[in-house]
Amino acid sequence: VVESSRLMPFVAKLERHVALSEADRDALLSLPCHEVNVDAGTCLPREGDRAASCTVVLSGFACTHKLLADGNRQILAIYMKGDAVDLHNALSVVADVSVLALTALEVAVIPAQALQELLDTRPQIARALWVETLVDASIQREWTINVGRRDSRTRVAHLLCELGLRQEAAGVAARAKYVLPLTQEQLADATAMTAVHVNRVLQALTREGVIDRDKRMLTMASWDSMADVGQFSPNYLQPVQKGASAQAS
Amino acid sequence: VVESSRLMPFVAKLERHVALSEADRDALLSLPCHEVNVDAGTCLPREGDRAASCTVVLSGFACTHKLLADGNRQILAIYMKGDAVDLHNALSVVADVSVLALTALEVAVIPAQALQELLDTRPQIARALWVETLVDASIQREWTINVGRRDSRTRVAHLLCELGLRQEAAGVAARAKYVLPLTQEQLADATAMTAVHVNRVLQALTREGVIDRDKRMLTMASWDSMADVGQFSPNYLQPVQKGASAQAS
DNA sequence: CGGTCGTTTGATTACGATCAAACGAAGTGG
DNA sequence: CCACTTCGTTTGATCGTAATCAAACGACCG
Repeated sequence: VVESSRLMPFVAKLERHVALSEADRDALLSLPCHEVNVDAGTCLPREGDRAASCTVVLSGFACTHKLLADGNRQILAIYMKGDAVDLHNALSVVADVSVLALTALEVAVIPAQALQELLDTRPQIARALWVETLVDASIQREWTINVGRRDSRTRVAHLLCELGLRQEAAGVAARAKYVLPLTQEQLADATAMTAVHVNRVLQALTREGVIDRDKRMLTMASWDSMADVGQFSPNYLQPVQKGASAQAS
Repeated sequence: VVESSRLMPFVAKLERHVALSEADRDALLSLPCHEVNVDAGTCLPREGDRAASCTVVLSGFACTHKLLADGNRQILAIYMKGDAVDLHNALSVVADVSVLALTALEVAVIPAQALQELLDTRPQIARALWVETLVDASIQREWTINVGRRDSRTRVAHLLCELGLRQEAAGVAARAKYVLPLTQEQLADATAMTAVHVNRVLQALTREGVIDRDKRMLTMASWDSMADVGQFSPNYLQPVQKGASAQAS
């Protein structure tokens, strides 16, 4: 049994959605990988023609974003401990986005080929990774709804709820009290607003006592009231039905 | 060789992204399925505790959408010939969305379990289906950008470009001339606008000669000018790198 | 022939963007 | 240790895009 693997948080996250056999788990934990540190504000190198690899967050926060022709920027996803930022590389699928370290970041880099080899022999691992991309897709849908159909206040609150719940699930903070991994400008890029307006929304929420801010530390008066403001229902983060495909092979 | 299977368009789409062996292809084409017709404007039945199944569009157009508490609606994806609308069911993953027939619709319904059984024995099929969800995810990202960061004019034009290109790829129309499968109200729900404003944008585009409309028939003056207005670059629809995982097993 | 649905037109409103500038904290170099 | 820069946050004033409200119009259908 591989106990000390740096991939433990990643495998733990997979197992939240799909049951794995001992053998499958060990195969994942024994994957070759090397650790890399990235400074806050730095983009992860885009693989050109070099061998592709998959990147798993060990600590810190990252995001994917895209810069438009007119200079506008949209942050498309946020990643934290245990999240794979570029699982598509395992299938040679390209995502036309940049990966940015929001904070100081530790990542594990796995050669895509090593992952690919597991797919042929271990169908349950293939399922687990596929489910992972389905969860990401579910979150992406919710983001489309967020920027498309919610007003600024609800939008910001919704994102703050998601960040809280995901950090709690990842074991890095409590859902109702955590250090914001984004600047207000980055919050704006994630919610399709301007930094000025994000600031005003945060001030309004503070004034009304829904949240409390001390530097970057965010404390919600109560989770329920925050979820209410953000029209937040957590189903989309846990889209796996218990039973069925979750059997270990 | 199964030649007359109704799943042919679906398998053809899979093979646009991943190479399949004869055996894999036949296994897919021989999947048990039954055909269902759905009237325009009707929601596909949500599976409760019944056996889950996967739905493939044979003809017509469908979409997934979500209704918010305040009555607002967001269309999240549009499906056409060859598209699977609920591939997540193969892994017992739930998507908290409704599926709506935009036009009269023919679909093939495949028992999820039959698909699941293929995953264990045919890793290349698992890959192909996974890639399919990655393509959908790529489109979803683009939609987030569209509603988040583009102005109404660009937004509408971008959607019209996507619809054209995808219909051409699916072999149901030319990219620059097709029958709009959406009402203006539905276009509004897809682009996070109001029907009134969609109408004004369409009129403006018509006035400027970028598009021509006759009933629902849409004709672009030229694809390039339309792509220009919509800031449309088609990469996100074809995110698969040639080579690598595309080997037939 | 009324009835419904989708489209079109017009008038008004408002939410959030934009522009501009000041402020505080953290980091850097002289 | 103190100027000085930089980055993130905050405040204020104004503007503009698209929403909202309201109503008419055309096509299709029973």
